[in-house]
Amino acid sequence: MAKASHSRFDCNPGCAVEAAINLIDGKWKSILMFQLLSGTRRFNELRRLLPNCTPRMMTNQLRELEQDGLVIRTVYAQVPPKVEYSLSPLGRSMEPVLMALKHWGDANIGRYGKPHAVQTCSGDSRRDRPEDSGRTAA
Amino acid sequence: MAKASHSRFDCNPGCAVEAAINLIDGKWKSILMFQLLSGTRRFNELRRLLPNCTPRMMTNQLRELEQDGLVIRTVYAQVPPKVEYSLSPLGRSMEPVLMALKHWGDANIGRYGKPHAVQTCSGDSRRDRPEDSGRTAA
DNA sequence: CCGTATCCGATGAGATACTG
DNA sequence: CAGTATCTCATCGGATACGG
Repeated sequence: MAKASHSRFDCNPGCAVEAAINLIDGKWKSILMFQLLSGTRRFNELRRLLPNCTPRMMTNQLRELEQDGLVIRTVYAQVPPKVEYSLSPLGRSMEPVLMALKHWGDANIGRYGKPHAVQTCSGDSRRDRPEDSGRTAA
Repeated sequence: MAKASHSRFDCNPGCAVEAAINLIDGKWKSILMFQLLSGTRRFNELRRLLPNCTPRMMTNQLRELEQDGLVIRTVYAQVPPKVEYSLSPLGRSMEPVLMALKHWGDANIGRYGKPHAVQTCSGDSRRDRPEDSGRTAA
């Protein structure tokens, strides 16, 4: 029974919404997942993609996503270390949500202003990272 | 594979996602908006719909949504007071996002367990509420 | 390269009581 | 009915430094 009913819910109608949003609630989770939609990423790749996210938060958010079964962490026991993050099937099933968010943002950014707390861009003008270490693709 | 194969973005691909999620980020915002999808609600109606949300938080979240232009607050200068909340057109444009969340939740609740922090239902068993507010018409 | 540990300030969010 | 006020604790999240 995929859908209980369009009018009937086990508890509150907002229940499912809450459960879903709780998973991507967190300062970086949705962005992380969005980035992972396009493929597997390494830790430092993600860091470059989200310049404002400290390693601590990066690890934190990634681990929670992993615990929630949305992200898969693959560790290669090698030197130098290599860790890859990718979306699990469950994580990928979030794609409609993520794309809906993306689509909404694309359609509305800059059109309505950002009244109270909407800062755009994961990497703002806080600090510029001219260059980071080269690519050590294994 | 290319990092940005979707189309072009102002800054980071996650930018739009971030902007969007920032608006519904907050413990109750998405649920509130979801409830408002089905129509205008009064303050205490919403309270009944989200039993776990204290009046303080309710006001807080509602006000932020209002400031962000997603929700419209209508005050009737009457006795007893009457205040109605409804979605603005902008708020309603969030419908795809909210429905995507809802749909995901419906499809996945109870199927994968809730590893670390997923509590379902706005009204959980945090505090025993012996008195179930049935249909107590005001 | 991929993280961890620690410190610490900012904010979130619950309880409770009061008001026009 | 529809909120406010205050107090407090918990958590989030940033900075920085270090480790395998």
